[in-house]
Amino acid sequence: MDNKQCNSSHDAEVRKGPWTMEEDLILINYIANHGEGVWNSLAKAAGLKRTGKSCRLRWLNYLRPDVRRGNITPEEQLLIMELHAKWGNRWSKIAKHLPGRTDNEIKNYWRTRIQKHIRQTENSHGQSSEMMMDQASTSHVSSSTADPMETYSPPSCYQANMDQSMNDPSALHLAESNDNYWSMEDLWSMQLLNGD
DNA sequence: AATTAGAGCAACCGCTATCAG
DNA sequence: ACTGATAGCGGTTGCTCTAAT
Repeated sequence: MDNKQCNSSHDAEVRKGPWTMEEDLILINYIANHGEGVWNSLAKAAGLKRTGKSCRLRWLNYLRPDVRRGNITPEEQLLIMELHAKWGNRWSKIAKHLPGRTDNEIKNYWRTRIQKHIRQTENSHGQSSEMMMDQASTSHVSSSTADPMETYSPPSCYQANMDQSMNDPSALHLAESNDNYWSMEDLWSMQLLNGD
């Protein structure tokens, strides 16, 4: 098959790394016909040389028909901030309140965008918001003492940015770099065409 | 035009919780 | 009650793309 798995004899059967379009189609087709099940046996039954874990992750984070990607709205951002202040890094819990969003996406979003904003604010203000960050991220939350939003409010520059983006969503440089993979519509239409 | 640095994101890893036998 | 298998979660890594120099 391909290069990256042909070395050791015993994991020769297990593929790792990015999923190919073919694999995606196989998984979509299989689940469309048989439904989700025990992931390990699903992987085998579908003929995928992937672990059940990998199949599950791929399905949940990318292939599910109801999954939404990119374009996190200002409302969603706010919600993420609020819930994160409340619950800390309980990504799956937070994701449950954002229909169509996955824990992985929210987690990545938080780490890349929001943490960056916080860090920038910290630098520009010379404040030790790192402590605040730590509290927010490790906090399950020290909510005992105060309202979480009190101890952790979005940095002002971030809020300004959000206000701005409320009026002009394009002001948010939200990644629309979805071009490097095939669209879900593509996959699902192909699935429907191929589906048996 | 080539190189480097940084950002963004998909996927893997390791751990814990839950369930079935 | 115990044990093994599986699912789920959060953290981390590594690849790719883009912007800056």
